[in-house]
Amino acid sequence: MTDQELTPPAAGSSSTAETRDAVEPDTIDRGLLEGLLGYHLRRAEVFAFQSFGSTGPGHEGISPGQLGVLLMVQANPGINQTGAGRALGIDRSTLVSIIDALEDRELVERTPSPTDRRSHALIVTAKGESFLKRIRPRLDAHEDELVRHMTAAERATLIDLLRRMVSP
Amino acid sequence: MTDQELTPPAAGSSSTAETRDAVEPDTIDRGLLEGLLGYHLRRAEVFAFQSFGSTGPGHEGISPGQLGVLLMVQANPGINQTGAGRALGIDRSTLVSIIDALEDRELVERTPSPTDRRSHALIVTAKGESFLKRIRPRLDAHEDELVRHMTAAERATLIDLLRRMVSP
DNA sequence: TATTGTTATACTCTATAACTATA
DNA sequence: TATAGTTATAGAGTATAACAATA
Repeated sequence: MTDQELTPPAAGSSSTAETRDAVEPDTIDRGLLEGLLGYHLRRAEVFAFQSFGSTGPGHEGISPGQLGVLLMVQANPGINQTGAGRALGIDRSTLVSIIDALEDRELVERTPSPTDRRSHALIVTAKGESFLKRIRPRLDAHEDELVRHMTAAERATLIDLLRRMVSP
Repeated sequence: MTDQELTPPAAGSSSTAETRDAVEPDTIDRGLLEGLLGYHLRRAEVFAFQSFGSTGPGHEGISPGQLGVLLMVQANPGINQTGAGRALGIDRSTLVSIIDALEDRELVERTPSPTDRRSHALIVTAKGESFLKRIRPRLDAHEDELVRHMTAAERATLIDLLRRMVSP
């Protein structure tokens, strides 16, 4: 299976290629990279990140990580920081500055937990809710841009495969 | 299309949920996130990055970005920095420190271009070639880990969809 | 004028280790 | 003892703007 997976496609490997004076864009050989899932994943992520900043919600001064936390808190009002981090797959230390930024903009609030004085119950403020409503068109446009070359079925397949990659 | 794409799946939206004292892992609702391609893409990328460091070539002290450049130069001996950056989709300024690191380890060498004194002709050294041979099993293991829940056909589909996302 | 490589700077993202307060 | 939040630190990724040397 391994061998099959890592065999580069059509392009033709040039492991025996000689040094050229110049390599024109059209004659670029991606070699092993072309067959590496990790490589394509990274490129897609970079593309999505840039789309988020131009077409997407980044226009409103929010980062992907901040939006993720905001949506997570919206769906789970009263969740604490450790819980949100676990659900998002990120360390609780990473969340601190994200929530700091969201709280500075008054989109999220740290309220005292009624049951555990160590933790904060996170909630989306009214301002946060209207912010989410306002950026929704940009979020939609961003998602549309990512799938501009795919059918709805292909988009669903892609999400399914990505989810399986992460699942235990 | 937009509406369809962003409709969250089964789980059931809790936009009307009331604040809870605690939110247990099992009762987490990912809300809108569950249907966002950008979200799943980011999680998959984080997973792949961590797999690269544990199972994968990261064990040999190389980063994903460095390996990408190394493989690109291997496939295109004599390519210059701007060309490599363009092929990899990253800015030429970003490449400088990556190539610095590879050159420090003597895996890649900046040789003078015979045709343009502004540019460097990049080549993989003998040490670089043997390094690539040596890490190959780890690279294979890493790729295998990413697709551990997929068939070979699904893996090919995933790569195809990711490539289409990035393509113009 | 335009391009190559470089530097400085800045902004994402992520984590680990150690600390305080509380359970 | 263990957990929640925080801080300090570090390292991965990315880009833009400006400069010197060269085309």
